[in-house]
Amino acid sequence: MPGRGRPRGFDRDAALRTAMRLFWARGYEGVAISDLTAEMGIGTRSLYTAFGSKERLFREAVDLYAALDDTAGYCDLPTARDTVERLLRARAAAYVDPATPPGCMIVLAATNTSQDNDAVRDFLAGIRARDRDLLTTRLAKARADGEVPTATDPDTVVAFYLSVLYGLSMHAKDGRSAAELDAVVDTAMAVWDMVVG
Amino acid sequence: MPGRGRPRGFDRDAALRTAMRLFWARGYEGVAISDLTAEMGIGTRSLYTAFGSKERLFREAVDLYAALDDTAGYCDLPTARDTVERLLRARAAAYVDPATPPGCMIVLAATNTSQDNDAVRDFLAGIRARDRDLLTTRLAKARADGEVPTATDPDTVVAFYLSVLYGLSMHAKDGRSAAELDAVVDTAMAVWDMVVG
DNA sequence: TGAATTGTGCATCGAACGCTGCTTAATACC
DNA sequence: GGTATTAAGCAGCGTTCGATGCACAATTCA
Repeated sequence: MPGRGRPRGFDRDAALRTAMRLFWARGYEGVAISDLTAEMGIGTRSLYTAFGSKERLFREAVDLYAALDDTAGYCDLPTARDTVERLLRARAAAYVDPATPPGCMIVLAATNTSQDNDAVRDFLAGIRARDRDLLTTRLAKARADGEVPTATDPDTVVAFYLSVLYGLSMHAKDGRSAAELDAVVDTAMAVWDMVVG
Repeated sequence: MPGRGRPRGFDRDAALRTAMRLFWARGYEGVAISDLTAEMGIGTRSLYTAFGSKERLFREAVDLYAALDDTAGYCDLPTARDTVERLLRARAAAYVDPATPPGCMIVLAATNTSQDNDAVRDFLAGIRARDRDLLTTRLAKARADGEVPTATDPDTVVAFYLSVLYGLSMHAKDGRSAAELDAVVDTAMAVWDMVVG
């Protein structure tokens, strides 16, 4: 249902997916407006009319990315172990999916920014912090449920598994294979009992 | 011993350390020449006379960084376990050292670059690959020595511990404490026997 | 002392950056 | 049909990017 004025001459969702792919591959500052318009096949003016600014487009692209594989969903699984294992396996598979850029956009797209773009860096850091909190809460619940020992420190367990997860992004970026990432996840999950114990 | 012409009016080593600190904190593209000259307290022309170009300055800064904590040194320790543990503990401590920027320069300083700077990205990736090879060779030696089972896959062990190490950089960048990073290393080392077995 | 050599300050280069004013085109509402 | 509203094309904004030409300063060597 188009609005009142002249209808948009391009597919906004497709353009947003293109932006997500570019930002995912090159990071926020690694992608220029000219790169975006070239890949989208639209003019500068259309991009700004549709998305407002580079930063707002990036935030929309990140929101789309985050919605592809929401962390909160994994927290509903019956055990914390399931949550962590499913999360790691799904993400590892996504990181090396040849249909999308390697690694995690939220981890990699704004690790090194100029001071002008600290807000963008903090935006991604905020998402990481939120996901971290979700997992910590899930681990605390597991402890309350008796799934893991009362001596378990949720913060440490989460920090350990997030380290592995973050590291997988770098491995993917460095071109490691799906088999290698799976082996890392296998290893990480094989030691679960010892980590939580 | 100065050369023939006019002597340099600033401390080249100090300027290089300043560049290292800036690139470490902000990444290659996150630091502008104007940032460098401002922090170094020199003019643009002096920077270019002394270092050639931004990329050559960056490479020198990375070489300096790498020399601070050389991976090869850890490989001479008596066991592969020592190698990995010392590496993780030393790096974790360095990543959260308040005297230097958080995280690892080689991991973080060029994760997202524009296409123009792929050479810089590949330069850091090459260092990561070299360190990875050193560790894999060390693990293979440990297997030959009987330190770890013959069934051990050096690639998998190295991939696992490098994942943890890479992840520590992101944790440091996100402001986690030394205690939290230490706890991750404690966990990672506590499961060594299971990982190699 | 004069020549050769090297570093510095100044001014600026061309290119790319993110972004926008203005005009025209295309639609919905009345 | 007339008007309001939104989108697209064109041209260009001011700024910053990395990098440099040139004149001058400061040193060594003959």
